[in-house]
Amino acid sequence: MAAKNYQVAEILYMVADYLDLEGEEFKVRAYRRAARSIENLSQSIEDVAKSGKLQEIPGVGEAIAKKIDEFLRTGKMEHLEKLKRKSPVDMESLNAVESLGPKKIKLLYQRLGVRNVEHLSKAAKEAKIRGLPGFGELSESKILQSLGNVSSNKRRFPREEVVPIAEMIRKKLQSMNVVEKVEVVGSYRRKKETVGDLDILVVSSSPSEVMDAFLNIDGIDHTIGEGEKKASLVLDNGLQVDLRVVGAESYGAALIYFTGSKYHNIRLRKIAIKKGYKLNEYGLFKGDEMVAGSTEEEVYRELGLDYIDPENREE
DNA sequence: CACACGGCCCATATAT
DNA sequence: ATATATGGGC
DNA sequence: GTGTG
Repeated sequence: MAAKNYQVAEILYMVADYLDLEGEEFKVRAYRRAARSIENLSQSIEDVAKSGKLQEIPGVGEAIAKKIDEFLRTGKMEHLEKLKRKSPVDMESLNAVESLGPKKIKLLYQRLGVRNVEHLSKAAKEAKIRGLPGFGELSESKILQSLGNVSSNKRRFPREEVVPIAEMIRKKLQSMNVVEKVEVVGSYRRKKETVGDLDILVVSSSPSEVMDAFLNIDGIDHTIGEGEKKASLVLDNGLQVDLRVVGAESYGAALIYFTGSKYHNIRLRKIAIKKGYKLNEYGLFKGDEMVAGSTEEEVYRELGLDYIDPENREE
């Protein structure tokens, strides 16, 4: 696999992050879309560039093609350098802090001059963050807590590495008598070589008990959030695990939704709209009436499609 | 050229 | 108590 | 910034 593809994607993601900081909206999506395409590219980006076919990659047009060329030739992208100069904020590490996104990073920079995690930590310890619009005491302590988690290096995990973990969680939840079904969804179910996190879908009439059990599995480093139907935590090895509880009538729709991919979902939704339906994680609806939802097969059939295996739902 | 650009949901915290 | 903003997910 | 109409 071409190592450069990953680098190019990374750098495009970075450009997107900086544009995000500037309040751009559509350029951000454009850059991320191009980055994604390149990640999923089966050929080496260098070969594509050599044959002058960069613009045939979905989401890559004249401007991005030029920038990719520049990066492949010189190892740099002036556009990114310029963005960095203009707004010297360490997006990469700040973005990795839980609960911080472009909007809040921007605010922290403008009001407190926060450029990196060191500044952030200092500001938090000096209690300068509470009181800023959108921040309170709780936000401040959450930031400090997140900074303390060295394990918050975001990386993707090889599938083999997470299989035993996924199985452990699946078994544990499945053994509960209030649990009807458990499935590990997301890119894990699509059998991708690496996964960014684990997504677990559970059918149960007693969500709170499931939440309880989930928040007490072995090897938890810290929890990110918990609600009635949804919880997220991070394991000791840094792997994030999300749990979602749904009712049996929505199981199929939720499976589809949480298995993804994102682009597959968009495609399905468009088909649904064209047929006068609305598709979401709860079911397929005609007006207020649910016409399908408890099984995946049912939803695909109602949309006029053959069943598609999870591995083939990339787009 | 002008225009749209996935669409819907949950969780959390703050603001009213 | 409810609305709004933001982050996050697919 | 890119892709469509």
